[in-house]
Amino acid sequence: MSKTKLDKSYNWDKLEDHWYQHWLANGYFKGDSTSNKEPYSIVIPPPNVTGMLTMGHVLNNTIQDILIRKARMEGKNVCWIPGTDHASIATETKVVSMLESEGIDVETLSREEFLSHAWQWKEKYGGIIINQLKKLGCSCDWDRERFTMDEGYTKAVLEAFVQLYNKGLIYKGFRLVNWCPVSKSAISDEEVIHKEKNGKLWHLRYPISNSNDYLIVATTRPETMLGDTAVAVHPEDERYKEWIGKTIDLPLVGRKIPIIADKHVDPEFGTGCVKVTPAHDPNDFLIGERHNLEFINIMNEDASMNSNVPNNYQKLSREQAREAVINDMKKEENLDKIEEYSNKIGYSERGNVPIEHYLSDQWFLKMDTLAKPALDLVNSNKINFHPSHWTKTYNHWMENIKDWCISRQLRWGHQIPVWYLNSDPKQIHVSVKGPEDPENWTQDNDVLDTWASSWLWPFAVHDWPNKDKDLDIFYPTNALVTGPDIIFFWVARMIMAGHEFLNIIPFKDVYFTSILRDETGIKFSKSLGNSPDPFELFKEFGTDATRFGTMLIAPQGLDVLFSKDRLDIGKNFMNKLWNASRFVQMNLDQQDVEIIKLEDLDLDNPEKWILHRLNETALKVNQELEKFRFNEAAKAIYEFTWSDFCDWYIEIAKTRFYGTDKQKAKEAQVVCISVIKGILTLLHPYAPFITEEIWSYFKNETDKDLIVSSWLKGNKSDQNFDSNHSLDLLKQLVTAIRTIRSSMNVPQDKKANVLIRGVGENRSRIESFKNIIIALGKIEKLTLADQIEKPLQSATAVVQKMELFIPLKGLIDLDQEIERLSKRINELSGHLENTEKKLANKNFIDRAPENVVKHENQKLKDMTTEFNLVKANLDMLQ
RNA sequence: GGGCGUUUAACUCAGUUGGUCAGAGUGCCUCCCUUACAAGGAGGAAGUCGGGAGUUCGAAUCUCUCAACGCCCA
Repeated sequence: MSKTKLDKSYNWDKLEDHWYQHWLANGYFKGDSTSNKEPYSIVIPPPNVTGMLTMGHVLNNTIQDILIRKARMEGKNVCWIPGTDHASIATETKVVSMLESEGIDVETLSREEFLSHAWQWKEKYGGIIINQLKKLGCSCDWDRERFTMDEGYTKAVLEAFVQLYNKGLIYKGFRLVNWCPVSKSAISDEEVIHKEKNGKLWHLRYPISNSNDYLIVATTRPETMLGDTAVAVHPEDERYKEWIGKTIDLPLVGRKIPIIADKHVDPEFGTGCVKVTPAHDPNDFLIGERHNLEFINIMNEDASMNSNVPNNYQKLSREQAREAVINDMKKEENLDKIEEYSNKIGYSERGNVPIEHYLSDQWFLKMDTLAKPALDLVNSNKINFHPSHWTKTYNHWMENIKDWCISRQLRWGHQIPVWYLNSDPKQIHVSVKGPEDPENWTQDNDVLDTWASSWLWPFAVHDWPNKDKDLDIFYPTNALVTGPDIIFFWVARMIMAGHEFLNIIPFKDVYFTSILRDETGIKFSKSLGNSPDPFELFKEFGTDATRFGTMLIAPQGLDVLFSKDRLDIGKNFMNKLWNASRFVQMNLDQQDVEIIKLEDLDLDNPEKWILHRLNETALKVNQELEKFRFNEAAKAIYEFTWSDFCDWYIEIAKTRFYGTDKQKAKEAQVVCISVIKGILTLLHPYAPFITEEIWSYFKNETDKDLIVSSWLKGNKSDQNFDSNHSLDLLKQLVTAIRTIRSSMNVPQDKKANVLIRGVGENRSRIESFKNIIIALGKIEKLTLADQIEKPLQSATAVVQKMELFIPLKGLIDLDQEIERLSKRINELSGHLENTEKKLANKNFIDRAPENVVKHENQKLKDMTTEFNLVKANLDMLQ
């Protein structure tokens, strides 16, 4: 034993940093690119470089650390590659507002000046989340930390662009895109969040040229009428047939616009007439193309009205323009009516304002050819999703995939590697290095979508496109752990990238974590401020308790309803483990326990049993972790430690420690040490700090640190069910005695006599643990007999067809006893009735498997015996 | 509108190929500060497994249907 005594309670504050530094100093986290051992690798989902640790990160990264630490203990060549991404829009938004608050006009800055501010920002805030992950205990290989805008990574991103361009998969197009007026950039479909909003449906009168008639169009966006270039009706709509081919005098604008027929118009919606604004609505865009309409862009980049609208609306924001248009239409008596209307509006994920559909020049990536093989990889189980039902969501998206708009009108990011010849901009140059005569070229202003860099993450963290040893050993990775909310953004695209660039899957398993919500089911979010600060939790409960508790309460495939109170279970468990260890350690004979080997001992049933249960627990933990069922594995460790080890075995061990048989005392000590080491081993991936600390008190001189000690696999052929039956009997007897004592209010310090009648073949078994029953049941004298008179005034119970009598002269409460026995009688008769009914059914006898019938027969027999015994005792009372 | 998921004790959840008297933690009730732990120990109460129908000898589990809630996509 390397240290003397455990403190009275576990003080995590002091110990967590100590152990983390110790592990770092010993280089335990490092992957080895020269090793021949089986590799096990994970790439971290890179958090935003300027982000802060949230409970979502805690959940996600604890899971990865569990996988990694287990693999390390299994002796694999482990490498968990950490890093951050540059989060183009989020970071640029923050930098812009920082600069504006300093009074700097961002528009006046050159690209280089702006980027220099951005890098300063990154240097200042970029390390925070990495340090926070270290506090959480993540055993990442920090030497391999990557940032998506590092030089090497940037090369990989540009290389990918060039390869795809050369294959004809990337093209530039003047198209309607999702436009965020806050960041003044295009965004992808996935960055648009649809929200149900209560709005209005305005019915506008559009006068028909040279006539007193008018058509009524219904719209949710009246201000866009300034860009209308047609009115459309369904060709078969009898109400409007006569007007097709005529024109409208567009109010407020004065433009003559045609009335056209298009079968995509829904005659049921509104009035059946729709205004057509091809430059601002995706459906109208298509109508515009089909009918060769004019595309009038009426907005500036910030969604204010531009010079294509009448003077009095120019420069108005879209909200102001709406108000003005409504007022003016009303004045002209062209506002027919207003209806309440609820519809879904697309919001920019980052800007948190409604997006615009905006015509602009953008770069797109063709997706259909990339999607096809990625779809097959998942559906042929080369890549497995856990829980598997996410496959359906994945399939649905992949089967309906649209081209990906990858350009962003931002500066923080990877500038698109395309150059335009100054003298003839139609000539372009596409390469990683750029043209050889850069003075004659101008580079594209846009940067790439951040996801167009992070989709390369599993291999671009290495030296790709160079094929180095790291790539060879640590790619593909073994597992990916991430939230289901980025299944499209990231997971699907990584699969496509892995296949496209390396023709190898990026990972074998994808584990989708729970989404964290508060007690009332509301999703944790920064804007609501309902997410607890992980560091306060670490402080209050300890990091281990936070990790373990979180894993315990997170169900698989469902959201977690998280609350601080639910972490008590983790904290209490750590306390229990600590104290159990402390107790065992207090009772060790320092000198010779270490020398005794478990294998050399001829153990009694309780010792055999606890070792059997440890083995069973190890098997269960392995089996559950294999299936990514982290909560079930945690539960198995919890139950074994608390119920089997602390509640039963340690109590039994006390009879050994304080008994007269020195040999048995030593055996119990050896067994306790062995069990505790087993628990620490299984628990280490969940709770690394406390387990390493306790380990340091119990380890031999030859033992390594726990983090690199051997994992416990469990052994299927090494089970001892006989000891299990034996302990079942022991536990049932003790519990029966305790129940009687409790229901009769027998004081703690009052020892009782117990008689067991009808012991029969159980005699030797009971004899073997008689002293344990006496201790645990607080018994004065235990008598075993086959035939004996029931003592007067005694309480009774039936255990495995034996009758227990506890004489309680003066203490016995007859009503209490009658109630207790009657309750059991009722239970038994209910079950007996069911069983009899089953066995009376000829079909059951004929068709149910033999063992099931046999079991029911046995059940009937046993329950009948118990029923008769309980009944006889009850009858004597009444 | 399409898809996915959930519904088991007061609460949060397990329940694996249909077959033990349906489990755990928290909370609740009773007793106990017993020398590891009151962040603890012992005992107890608490469930027509969302409703209905079907398949089956047998359904919490499989099928259909209805309902409620949540999420994703359009």
